[in-house]
Amino acid sequence: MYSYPISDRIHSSTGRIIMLDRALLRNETDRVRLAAENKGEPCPIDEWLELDERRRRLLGETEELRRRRNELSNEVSSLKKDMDGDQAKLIYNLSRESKETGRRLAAIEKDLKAAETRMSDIELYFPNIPDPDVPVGNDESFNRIVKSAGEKPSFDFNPLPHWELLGELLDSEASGSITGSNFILLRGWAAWLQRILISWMMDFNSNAGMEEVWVPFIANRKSMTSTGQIPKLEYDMYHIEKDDLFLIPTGEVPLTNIYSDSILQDKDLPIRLFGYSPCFRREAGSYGKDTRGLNRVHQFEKVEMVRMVKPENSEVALEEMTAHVGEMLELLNLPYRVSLLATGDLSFAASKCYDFEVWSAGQEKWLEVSSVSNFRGFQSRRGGIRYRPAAGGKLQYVHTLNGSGLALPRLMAALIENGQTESGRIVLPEILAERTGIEILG
RNA sequence: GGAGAGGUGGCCGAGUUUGGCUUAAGGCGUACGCCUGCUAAGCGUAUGAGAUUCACGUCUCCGAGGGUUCAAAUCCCUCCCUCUCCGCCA
Repeated sequence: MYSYPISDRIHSSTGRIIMLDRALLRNETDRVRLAAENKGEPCPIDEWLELDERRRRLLGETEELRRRRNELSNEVSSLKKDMDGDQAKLIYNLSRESKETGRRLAAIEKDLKAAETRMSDIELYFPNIPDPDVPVGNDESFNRIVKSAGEKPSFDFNPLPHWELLGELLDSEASGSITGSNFILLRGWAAWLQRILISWMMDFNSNAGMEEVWVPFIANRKSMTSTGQIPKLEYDMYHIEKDDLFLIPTGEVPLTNIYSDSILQDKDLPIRLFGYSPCFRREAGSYGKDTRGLNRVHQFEKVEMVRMVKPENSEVALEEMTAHVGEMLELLNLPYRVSLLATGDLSFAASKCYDFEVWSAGQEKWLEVSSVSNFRGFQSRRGGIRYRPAAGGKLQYVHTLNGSGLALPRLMAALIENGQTESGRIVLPEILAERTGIEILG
């Protein structure tokens, strides 16, 4: 038996936060169980089923008592209207029964509430269900490479890793004394290159018709729960205890939560957003692995894209976003490959995800620079993001997607390593050279 | 940080003084229909969400939580958020 902490500080103005459809939990228990198993997540379905039954029983009882109490109150009300003296006793008796009903009600409601709270807490721990075409496997070795593009550069000298090429422009002594290890401080042309890249990516996304958004870089507990960082990744985030706020680990959090607890109109969809943000990750437990240079750091810069679409359109949207990211990498002239993540590598909230890795010639390594995911109704359920279908009928949860376009430090690493000359200077890709009028750095 | 004003359905907005036909008025929007030889306008009808139930139905929801009461959008307490002004400050 696992223990699932009580999340008493989470509220939703549209009701309790729920995750998978309750009907799904009830009726397709095996599917839910299998999904969790394939993702390597615990699955508290048995306890949930018990609570569900208990809740429904208690709910029936409270409703009957409430109905009776309403009835009694209405009788009192109508008697009082033309009171003639004889009725005082009658009113007294009705009041007594009503009061007694209230007492019984309170007792049952207490149990009901306990069951509901526990249920909602547990529901936060069910991972999203992978799409049927996601490879089943418990780690990244089961990922399937679905695309490779571009040529790895060849050199007639021994190419260096980016940290050697950057030299003192990557001033870890300074960032270390300002903050601590694995934070970046860039100087000179390295800082310049980062700024140019952000600005180019922003323009590229803007020209693709997305709406540009500038977001807060700190988010509250409820937002973090909606997008799925809490509860699983709570301790991978930087937390501001005094205000119970978190530094965002990805721009996905603010961008997706823009529409929390909203009802969108059919004509508003699809919503296509992008925005810049720094991303903060504690990376607890990852020391010693890939930590040199820009490969793994606690704060990195990213331009993030978020889409909200009708459920029937999310699969196409995922492919479109994937193509868009590929286009960016091609324009930057970076060799890349795309992997369809296996169940065990798929994040808690995602139902399907493509990872983009670029080739970094100095380290001779593939570096992940983007991750494009479909969350289907997982985040919109948690966050309460619905829309009214034009055809009428019940409100529907939108499907949410997001993708990096793109994440910076590793992109920088690859550009620097792939563009290096024997003398240690850096040739910029054409698209950036045209934009800035600068062809070579260093 | 201080003072004030607020938070009601997809949106706007009445209701809070005086608790009870509030089953939340009215408007906008939306859908359908009528009328108009196009459009606009006009007229009519419908239209909150959620839970539960085979169904009829029942119950819940007026920022969140608690309290008073036979009965709470309405009274009391705590908290959250938004706006305006002041203070501080990049």
